[in-house]
Formats: sequence, C-alpha cells, structure tokens
Amino acid sequence: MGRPKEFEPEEALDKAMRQFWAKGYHDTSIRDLVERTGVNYYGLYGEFENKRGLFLAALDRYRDTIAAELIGELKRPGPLTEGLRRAFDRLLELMKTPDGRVGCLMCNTAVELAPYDAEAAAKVRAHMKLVRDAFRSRLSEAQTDGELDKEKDIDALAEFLTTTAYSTGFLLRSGCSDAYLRRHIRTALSALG
Amino acid sequence: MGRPKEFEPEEALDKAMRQFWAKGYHDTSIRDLVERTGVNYYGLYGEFENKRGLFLAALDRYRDTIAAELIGELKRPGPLTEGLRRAFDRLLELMKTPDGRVGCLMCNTAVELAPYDAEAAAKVRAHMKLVRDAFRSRLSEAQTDGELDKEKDIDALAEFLTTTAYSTGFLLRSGCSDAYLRRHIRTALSALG
DNA sequence: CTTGTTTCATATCACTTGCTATGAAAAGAG
DNA sequence: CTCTTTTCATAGCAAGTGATATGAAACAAG
Repeated sequence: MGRPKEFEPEEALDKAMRQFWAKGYHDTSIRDLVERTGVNYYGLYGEFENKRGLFLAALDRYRDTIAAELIGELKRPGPLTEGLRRAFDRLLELMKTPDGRVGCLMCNTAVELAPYDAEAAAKVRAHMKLVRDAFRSRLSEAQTDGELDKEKDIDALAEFLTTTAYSTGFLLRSGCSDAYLRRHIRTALSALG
Repeated sequence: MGRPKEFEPEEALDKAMRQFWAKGYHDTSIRDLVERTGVNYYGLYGEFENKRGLFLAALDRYRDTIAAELIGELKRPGPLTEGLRRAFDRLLELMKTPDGRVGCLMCNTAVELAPYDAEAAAKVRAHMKLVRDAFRSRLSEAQTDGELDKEKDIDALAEFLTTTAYSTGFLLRSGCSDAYLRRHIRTALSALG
C-alpha cells in the first residue's frame, strides 16, 4: 500500500547514466539528475544511497546495455575481419547519442575518477576485462577456423583491440572526425596481419 | 615600484598545471590552487583572468614543457624502432609524477572538457597535431633512409602512433600495470611492419 | 620621514553543492 | 469515511564554489 511510485527505476537509471555519460561525475549535479530523470530527491535517494551510489549503478547499467550490445555484435557469425569491422562500426554508433559525441562512459570514468575512487576504478577494469575476453574468444575462434595465424598472440591482440576501442572513445569526445577515426581503426586492424 | 611579488609566475603556473593534471578542472578549486602554488588570490587573478584562464595557460605550459620533452626525444638520432621505443619509454616516465599515475593532461582534458569548451578542445587538437607532425617527420626520415617501406602511409601511421601515445595516458590513469602498457605499445608498434 | 603604488593576507559576497526535513497528496486497510 | 503508509513537491541546511573587497605590509620616489 501507500502512494505508488511515479517512475520506472530502470528507466530513471538509464536517464541518469546518460547524464553522467555526457557530462561526467563532477559536472553533473543532483538537480541535473532530478531534472533529467523526472524523479525527485526522495525517489533517487530511496533507490540509490547517494550521488556516488547512483553513479556506480549507472556504470553497471552501462555494462549491461551498451557494452553488452558491442559484445553481442562480436558474437554474431561471419568472417573475423568482417565481424571486427562491424563491431567497430557499431561502437562508433553507440558513442554518438542525442547528447552528442559523448564517447565511452568507462573511458571517461577511467580518466575522471579512477585514480581517486577505487570502486569506480574496479568497475572500469572489470569492463575492460569483459571486452577483452570477448575479443579474445572471437580471435581464438578464428584461430581454430584457420582464419587467423595460430602463431599470433591472441592475448596481446585482444588487449590491443580493447585499447583501440577505448581510444575511439576519447578521440570522438575530443571532436575528431569520423574519417579520422575510421582511418585509425583500419590502421589498428592491420596489426592483425 | 610598489611591493614586490613573492612568487615566480612560471613556477606558479607549473604548480597549477600539475594540480590540474592530477585532479582535472572541475575537481580543482581556486583554494586548491592557492594552497599548491603558494600564490594568493590577488596574484593568481592578476596573472590570469580567472580559473579557466589559468587552466588554458596550464595547457600551453604542458605543450611547451611535457610535450616538448617527448618531441625532443623523437628528434634524437638513431634507428627508427629504437627511437620510437625510447620515446614511448620516456612517455611512460612523464606520465608518472609525484602526484601518481596522472596520465596525459591533454587526454584528460579531451575527455573532461572538449565537448563543452571550444577553446580547450582547440588546444587539445593543436597538441595532437604537434605530436602527429613529430611522428610523421620521424617516419618520413626513416623512409628516405630506407628504414621504412616507402609504400607505407606515414600519415595514417603518424596518426596511429599519436593515438597510441594518448591511449597510454588513460590506461595508466585507469591503473593498468606497466607490463600491460608495454605489451600494448609493443603490439601497436608491430603495425609498422 | 611622508607619499604613492603594488602586493599580501583575509574577510566577504552571491551562488551552487550534496543532502535532509517537512507537509501535502495518493493509495490500501478497516 | 478514518487511519496508516508511502511517495511527491518543495523548502531548507551547512559546506564549498568562483570571484571580489578591504586593510595592512612592503617597497621606491621625492
């Protein structure tokens, strides 16, 4: 019983995530979040402990939605090079939102908070591992299919592709053109040999 | 005449730069800057217009000191691969300061401010161009010396090396180990073929 | 010395911050 | 209906923000 909630928690969290994604942690105020989510202070603080708790929850949601989208793209069947190209294309799409060229929330958080927030840093690192493992699985699969030279160090390549993906985040955020980014990705993929 | 200044402007700017480098723009207050530089409000606002003016000046100083150091390393004589390896080694050193693993101020600024401060974004882009041109010159030199295949697209490679350098910035800041970073750099350099 | 100028140290301003308290509103239980 | 519970809307708080004002201190000129 009691008065019913006038918001959907998941939906509110998604909107908060997008606010943090666009503006970062320090430049986003509680009032910004109230305005953007349409949820009042009582609702936000009831659902999450405080501003930082909401931010950490936003990082989790980013992993479960945006990162999951990218990883799903990697798992689709098809030739390796085609799959990688498609994944990076999807990545570029994901990093352009109605808020602008916001880049990658995890990359942004790594830069803004990682040195001063161990919990946020851990989530960033976990996200990196998630993406890295997805790349690694795809590379391993390609090796067994004979698409990729078995002598290649797929651990190193998976790390490299992950960093390449992250770097597109800050390149986009710093205003680089799509042409610039695509050229960068093409050069990076040439490291696969 | 009048009472003499009790601080060295360049020295104060250097300390301010290091504060912004470590903590970013939004998480650095004027009081932090007063404490770190040892210069009082009057001095800071006399030398620079306001907080943002001081920050933009700090970006210029970063270009003239830290970036200049890296570019200087690239210009030293020697084989290409050795020179690049030395430059990236120097880069890793430069990104570790008494404040910790602070990464690259330009990369940090790209993420934190570029979408919302055109002037800061322009300085970041100018810095990227500076580093890219340095890489390009070195690659071009290597081509005329026969060290590098003349068929290689040195514009694309210079862009790629620049992004690789930048990415070490946020990798370090996100807490990745030196081993991880060195492996990433090694893989990236393999793209030179 | 006095006077004028510049800087230093600090108090202060209006505003924003994260967070909390308070009373009205909206539901179900009896 | 009344009573209880939960949420909503808003006012309010102490602390911190960027920026400025004020008076004392430190020099040079006359």
